[in-house]
Amino acid sequence: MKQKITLKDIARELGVSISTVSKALKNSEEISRDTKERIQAFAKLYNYRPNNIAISLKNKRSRNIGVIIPNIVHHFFTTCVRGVELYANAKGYNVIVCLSDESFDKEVINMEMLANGSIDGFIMSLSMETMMKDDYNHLKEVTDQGIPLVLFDRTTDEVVCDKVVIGDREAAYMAVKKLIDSGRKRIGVITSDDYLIMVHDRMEGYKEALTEAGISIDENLILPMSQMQFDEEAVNAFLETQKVDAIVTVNEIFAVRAMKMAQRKGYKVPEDIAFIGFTDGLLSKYANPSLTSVDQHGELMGEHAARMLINKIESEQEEETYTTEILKATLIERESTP
Amino acid sequence: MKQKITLKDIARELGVSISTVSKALKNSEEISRDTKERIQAFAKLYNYRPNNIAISLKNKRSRNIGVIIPNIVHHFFTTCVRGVELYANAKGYNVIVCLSDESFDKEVINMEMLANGSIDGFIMSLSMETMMKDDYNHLKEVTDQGIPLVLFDRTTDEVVCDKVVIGDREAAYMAVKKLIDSGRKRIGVITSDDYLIMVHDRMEGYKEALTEAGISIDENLILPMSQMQFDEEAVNAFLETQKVDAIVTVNEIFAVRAMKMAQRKGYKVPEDIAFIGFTDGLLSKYANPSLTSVDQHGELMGEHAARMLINKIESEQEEETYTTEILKATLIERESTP
DNA sequence: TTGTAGGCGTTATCAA
DNA sequence: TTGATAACGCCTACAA
Repeated sequence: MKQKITLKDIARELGVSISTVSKALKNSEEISRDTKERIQAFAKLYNYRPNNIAISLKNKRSRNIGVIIPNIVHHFFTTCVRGVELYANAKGYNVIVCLSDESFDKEVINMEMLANGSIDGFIMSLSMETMMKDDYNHLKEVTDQGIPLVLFDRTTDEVVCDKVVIGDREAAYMAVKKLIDSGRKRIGVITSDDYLIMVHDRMEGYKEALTEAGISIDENLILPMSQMQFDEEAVNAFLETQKVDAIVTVNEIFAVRAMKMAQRKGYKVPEDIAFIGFTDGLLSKYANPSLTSVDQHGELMGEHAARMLINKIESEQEEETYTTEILKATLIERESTP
Repeated sequence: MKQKITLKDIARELGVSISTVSKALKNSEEISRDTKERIQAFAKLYNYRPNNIAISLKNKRSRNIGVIIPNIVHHFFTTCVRGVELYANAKGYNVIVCLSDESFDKEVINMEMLANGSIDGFIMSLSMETMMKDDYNHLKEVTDQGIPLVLFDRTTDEVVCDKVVIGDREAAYMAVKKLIDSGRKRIGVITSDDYLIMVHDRMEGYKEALTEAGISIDENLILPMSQMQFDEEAVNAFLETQKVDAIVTVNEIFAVRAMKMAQRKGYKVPEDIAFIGFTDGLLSKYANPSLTSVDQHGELMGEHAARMLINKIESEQEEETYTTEILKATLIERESTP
C-alpha cells in the first residue's frame, strides 16, 4: 500500500525545504530550472496530489456546495440535483447531498453539520415540516454568518436570499386554459391541503383561467388530498358524483392514478375525461395513455441555482443584492388531452 | 453579519489560553469548574462551533463518504443513495454525491477530486463506459492508497474490495419460473446488448428456468436492445412474429413500453401476454395494469454498502478480508401476471 | 535561488 | 489548574 505523499515527504527525500517543493510544483520563477525538474519528476513518480483539506483550511474555502432536499426518490428533485451537479462540477465544486426527509429536525441537523466549514454555500428546498412550522431560524443563522444560500422550488419570503422558482400560477393557468380552449367546461382539480406555496399558486392559476373564461368556480370540483397521500375512496366518490370532463392535478402520481381509476370505470381518456399532471417525469411519459404534463425543468432550475450560488461565493465584494429567478414552465402535450 | 467564532477569539476575549478553551469546551476534568462555566457560557452565547475542516486535518478523517453513481435520474440508484444517506447520517457521516454520467473520464475525475482527503471512503457503481473499457486503474489506485471502497450493483472481479450485489440470476430464474408455473410456454425476453454482468446473469437465470422445465431455448424469443435504448420497431416486429404468452425485461421501462404496445395491438394483459419487469419503481406501481416486477431493494443495498464501508473506515486493524454480499431480490406480484 | 517562520483551527502532550 | 508548544499539510511574505 503506497500511502499518500506530502510536500514534507518530498522535501525530506530530496533534501530541500518544503517551500522550495511547494514553489517548484507551482512552477514558480523563483526556483531554478534544475531543482524544479527534479522535484516535479519526483512528485510525478510518487503521484503527489495536494491535500484538499489542508488547502481548504488555508484558503477558508472548501469548494464543496451543500444541497439539502426533502426527498431524493422523486423525479423533480433528482433532476434538480443533476442540474446542480453538472454546473458545479464544471466549475470545480463537489456536491454534498443531504436529505431532510421532509423533517424539520433533520434539516437543522444537516445544515449545522455542513455549516462549519464543510461547504461554501447552500442550495436547498424546504421540507414540508419546516414550512408548516414556519420556522426559518436555521436558515437565518446561516445567512447571518455570511454563508451564501439559494432556495429553490419550495421557498419562503421570510428568508432574504437568492431564489429560483417556477411560475406555478402561470403554469396552472396555462394548463387549465388549454383544457378550456379545447371545450372542457367541468374541470376538476386534485390538489393537496399542504402549506406549500406552490400548491396555493397552482390553485390561483386554475381559478384565474376559469374566471377569465367566464366559468364560475365550483368548489365541488376541487378535491384536496391530505398530506400528499392519494385517497382512492375520495377520488372514486369524486368521479362518481362530479361529472368532470377534465382533471388537473398538482403532481404526476395523482394524475396517473386518477386516470387509471377513470379508465376502469369505463371512461375514455381523453375523449370523456382529459388529464394534465404536474412534474414531467417517467410516469407521464410512459403512462397509457401518456400524460400531458407541466414540465418544471428541474435540471435547468438546479443549474440556475448553482450558477447563482457560485457567483455569490466567488464574488469578492459583499453585494447585498438578492434576486428571485422565475423560470417558465412548459406544457408537454401528450395523449391524455385532446 | 456575525462571523464564525474560533477558539482563538474566545481565548482572546476571556483572557485565557487557547488550550484552556479547547479543554473547557470538552468539559475536561483538568479545568476548574469556574473557568469552564465562563468559557462554556461565552461559547454558547456566541454560538461557537468547531471548524470541521480543521478537525479533519488534525484527525486525517473527514467524516465524508463519496458516492459515485452513473446517473441520478434513475429510480434504482436514487433509492441506493437514500439507503447510503440514511445509514451514513445516522453514523455522523456526510455523503458527497458525484455523477459519472456513464462516462469513464468523469468517473476518474470525480474519484481524483475526492481521493485527496475529501472523503474517508468510496461507494460506487461503475459507469457503462468503464465496464466496456474494462479499465479499473483508477479504482486500484484508490485501494492501493488504503482508501476503503465498496462497489455495488455494477461491480467487477478485477478490483479486490467489498461488494454488494443482487442475486440477478436467481431473480430472473424466479420470475421466469413463476410464468412457467402459471402455464406460460413461449416466454420472450427483452434484454440489452450491454457489457453488464447483471444482464448476463439475468439471461442465465432465464435460461436455467426454461431448461429446468424442459422448455428448449428459442433464440428468436430473445430480443436485445442496443445501448439500453428501447427500439419500438424491433419490439413491434417481435410482437407480430413471435407468438409469446409472456415477456420478461431487464428493466421496468422496457416492460411498461412493451406492455403498452401489446395493449394497443389488442392483446389483453395478463390474459394473452403476461409481463414482468426488473427494478421495482414508480412506473411498475402505477402502470395500467400495474406491473409485476423484481424488486432489487436499492435502499437496502445502499444501507449495506454504507455499513460495510463505515465498518472498514472505523476498524483499526488493516484487515485484508473482503466480502461480497449478495442480496436476495423479491418478486412483487401485481396485475400484469396471472 | 533557497529557506525560515507564521498562520489557517484544532487537539494532545508536556511543562509550569 | 492553566498554558506553551508542536503537529496535521499547505501556502507565502520575507529573510538569507
